[in-house]
Amino acid sequence: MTLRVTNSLTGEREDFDPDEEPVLLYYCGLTTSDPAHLGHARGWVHVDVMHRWLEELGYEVRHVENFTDVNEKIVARVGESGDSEADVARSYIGTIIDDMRSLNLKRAEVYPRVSEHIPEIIDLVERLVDRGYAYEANGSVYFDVTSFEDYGKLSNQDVEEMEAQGSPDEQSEKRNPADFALWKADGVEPEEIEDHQHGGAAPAADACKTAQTWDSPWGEGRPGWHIECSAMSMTHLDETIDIHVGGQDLVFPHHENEIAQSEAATGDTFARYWLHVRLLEAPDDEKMSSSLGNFESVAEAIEHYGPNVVRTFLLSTAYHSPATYNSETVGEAEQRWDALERGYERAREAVDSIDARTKVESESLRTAVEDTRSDFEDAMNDDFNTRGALTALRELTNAVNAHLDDVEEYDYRALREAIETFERLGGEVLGLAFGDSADDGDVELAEDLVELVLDVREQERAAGNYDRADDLRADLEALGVEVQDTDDGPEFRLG
RNA sequence: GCCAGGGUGGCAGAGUCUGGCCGAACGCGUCCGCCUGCAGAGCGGAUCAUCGCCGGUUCAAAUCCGGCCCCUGGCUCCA
Repeated sequence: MTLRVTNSLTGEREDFDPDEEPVLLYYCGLTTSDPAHLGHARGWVHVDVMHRWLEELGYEVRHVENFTDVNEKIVARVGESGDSEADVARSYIGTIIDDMRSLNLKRAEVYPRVSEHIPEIIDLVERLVDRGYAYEANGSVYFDVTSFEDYGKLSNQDVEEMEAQGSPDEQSEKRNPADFALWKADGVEPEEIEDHQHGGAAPAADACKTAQTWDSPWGEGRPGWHIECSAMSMTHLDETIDIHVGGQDLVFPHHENEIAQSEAATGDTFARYWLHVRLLEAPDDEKMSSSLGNFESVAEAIEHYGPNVVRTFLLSTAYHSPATYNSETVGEAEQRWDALERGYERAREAVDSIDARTKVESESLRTAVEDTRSDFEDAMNDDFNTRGALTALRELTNAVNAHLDDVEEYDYRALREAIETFERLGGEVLGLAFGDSADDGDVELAEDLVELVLDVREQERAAGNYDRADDLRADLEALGVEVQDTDDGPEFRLG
């Protein structure tokens, strides 16, 4: 079975058939004007898993993800987290990269920045002017939408009916209301950023003085929003790439404009498959965060739930399907991850406890391992159905638990296969960190201390002092240590 | 208004492209039993779905066709 993906360009599920290797993948990254929130993480994690699955299928992947570090919204933050547009952008890029690391994202090959690609952008704009697709007006350059026949093919928009893009000043300079800016004359005006400013920001007029401008054939100015992705995609990948991914909110105008300017410039297809990640939704009746609308920042979410629960939550719905963020949906993800991890740990402990030469064979466990692998593969090949992939792993934990509970003697080989399946599919492909908790010194010390408390508790239990024992258990739980009494004595997990 | 995507059990959410294995998956919840000092975890079992509405095609429809209703997102900076 081959990989099939839903291509927004056609609206159809198509066989994925890259031109040649490596597979060229571009993800429209963030504007670095705010900390990343869970909605951004949804995009990241899904692209990450797409990347990982392509590699699992044997493809080599070249993955590029940009940072938009030149933007009015960044200028609006001057004074809050830096003294200039460039400062603010740099500081957010730093926190965003930290967030990506803590989410266990695989690194892209390149994280290009707009500010470092001005020459390429200017070249591209010149090319469009030369070819008659763009025109200059008062030091700005606009793309002439009517000159590109396919304009609107991604978003199914009708140029005639479209609302005008851009500021009133821009409107008067444009030939058609739907034309969009490739290059904008001069710097940033105070009124362009006032709406975006928070407390702590510098006065708009001062902030605007820090906005970067560059010399161009049309005079001092700044690149328009859309041109950057075309320029960076072509620079770091190729004029035609395989997969372009972004949030669904970018379909129009951003991606539509990218296609127009790129294909007008090269005369060739810009991206063969367009995949759009549906936006995470939050119910308005449930405030999850004070700072960022209804979403927690990535850092807060990781602090609360840990990276594995966050990933499990985001992968619990396919990238394409609606997903809601609230306490129930996250709670379900939490349980799902806990169950997977417990199943994995039980399998490991069982394997360690038995002789590798054991001849016991469990037909049901072996079948379950095989089913998990093929169900997982089918799900991922079906337009990256990560929900289905998670379900397949869950069925494996069910089979492991049943085997361990029902049988006197364990099937060593099947358990090893189960462990390998968790690690490869859950770990390598879904990016969940199985059995990762005990690899630093602090954790070891914590574990030793918990053992000590549990020894005391066992003594209290032996003496019949159950109230004391329960208090200790409750105290540990308050610290995030989950205690379970078993036939072999107490066991615990650090939360 | 226009564009896109949805409406499946108490919740959440696969399945719809490629009609029959769907008498509808996994999970959560609820109930019973095992285990247990208790709890949790786990195991065994049970409970819970006229698949938005109406009509059509078919031997057969959650799945295909037509009409209607409702929801979400986008159309302005946004992953």
